Amino acid sequence: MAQDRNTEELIIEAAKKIFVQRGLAGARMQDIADEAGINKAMLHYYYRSKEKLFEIVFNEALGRIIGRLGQIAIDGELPLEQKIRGLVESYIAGVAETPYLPIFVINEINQRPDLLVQRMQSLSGFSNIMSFMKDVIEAGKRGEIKQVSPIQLFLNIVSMCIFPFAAKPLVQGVLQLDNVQFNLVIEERKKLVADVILAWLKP
Amino acid sequence: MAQDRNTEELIIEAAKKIFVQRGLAGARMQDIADEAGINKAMLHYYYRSKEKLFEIVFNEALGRIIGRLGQIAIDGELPLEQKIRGLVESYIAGVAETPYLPIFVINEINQRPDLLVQRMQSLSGFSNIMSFMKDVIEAGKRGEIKQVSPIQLFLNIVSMCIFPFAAKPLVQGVLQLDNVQFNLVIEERKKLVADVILAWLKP
DNA sequence: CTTTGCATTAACCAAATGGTTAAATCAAAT
DNA sequence: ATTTGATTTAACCATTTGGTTAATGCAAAG
Repeated sequence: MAQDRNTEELIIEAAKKIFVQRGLAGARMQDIADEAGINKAMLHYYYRSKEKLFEIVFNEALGRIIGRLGQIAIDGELPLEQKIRGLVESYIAGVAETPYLPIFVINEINQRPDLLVQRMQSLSGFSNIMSFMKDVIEAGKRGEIKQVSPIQLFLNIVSMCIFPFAAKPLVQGVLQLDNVQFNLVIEERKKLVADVILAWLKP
Repeated sequence: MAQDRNTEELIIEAAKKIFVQRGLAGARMQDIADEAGINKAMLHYYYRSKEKLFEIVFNEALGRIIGRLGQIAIDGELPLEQKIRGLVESYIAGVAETPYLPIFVINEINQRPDLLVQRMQSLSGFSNIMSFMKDVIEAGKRGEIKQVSPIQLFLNIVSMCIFPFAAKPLVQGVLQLDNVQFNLVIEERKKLVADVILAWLKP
């Protein structure tokens, strides 16, 4: 079950699956080895410790979540409305590809905030977010949109995009939605979330 | 350090703190015992197993989160706008009292969705949520608000109220907010989130 | 064919962990 | 004072878990 592909990659793939599913504390090295179809000792041969392996998986996940946030300011030329519509749609679509990443990242950061602090500066999306906020302030001054706190705008967008995934089982339980219905709701949100934000921003 | 108060309560208090902080997999019985200032064996004397103790803590936390959601439909006489303003304010205030509960509950449900299914029916807030949804549909038909999916309305409110807490360290890291600034942002949201929702609902 | 160096495995280890037990302590009733 | 029942403790146990090691497999270079 393990011969074909590169062993290192096999391990990372397996580690991703197990860590994201169970978290650092809940993940077992044996389970990762089983998932990869190899011996447990191989994990330590290629990646020294559970911690090291976890850091690789976590940092990639964090980059994926925050990196996506960076998309918030691309397409600098478009009017803010188009920018927001495009952002929401692509962000929801992006998160939907790996719906369990947000809760994994959020939870691990919650237990060890230092995981974030280390990587903050080096993450690409960061400066884009700042320039987006400046855009919002400028547009507000020009009267194109209502004057709002860019931080709150940012929080509102991210909340409505990510939370339904982070709380997916809770949402499905409370609202009695099967997977098909849940996906329909998500699909509808790609437009709807932007509608909500833009209605609020109307001057 | 343990004599004064009821031992059972001391244990529950300690278990709450440790479980909410580290999750089921990350919590150690010894840590709970230390936190309560008692012997580890006492945990098993009063509550048979880690699982049993966890269930008590988790169910109370779940009730607190979902129970609050039930507030969504109280004050049945008020107009929908007042209802929503009151709901958002009290919900954010409620979550702010125990900001780490959402991520705890969400994360544990994520790893064991059965935890939710068991308790769903018996949770009080549930029927209130349903009746709130009917109210929304009625108000939409009467033209008091725009006709929107009550599920989406519900998701939007809950997302904007809960997510900032669930992702608190991530939010603080990305937006460079210290605790004081974070609390100010939250305070501002008690009104702002309702503004966003009501702007969207305007017919 | 032999050597060399990486890859892989099985067996093993020490520490941690959830749980148990038998003895001791304590408070109230007799 | 003694008995009785619940409470508390220290020592112990079996299993799990992250990690190590020594031996083996194996493919390419000599």
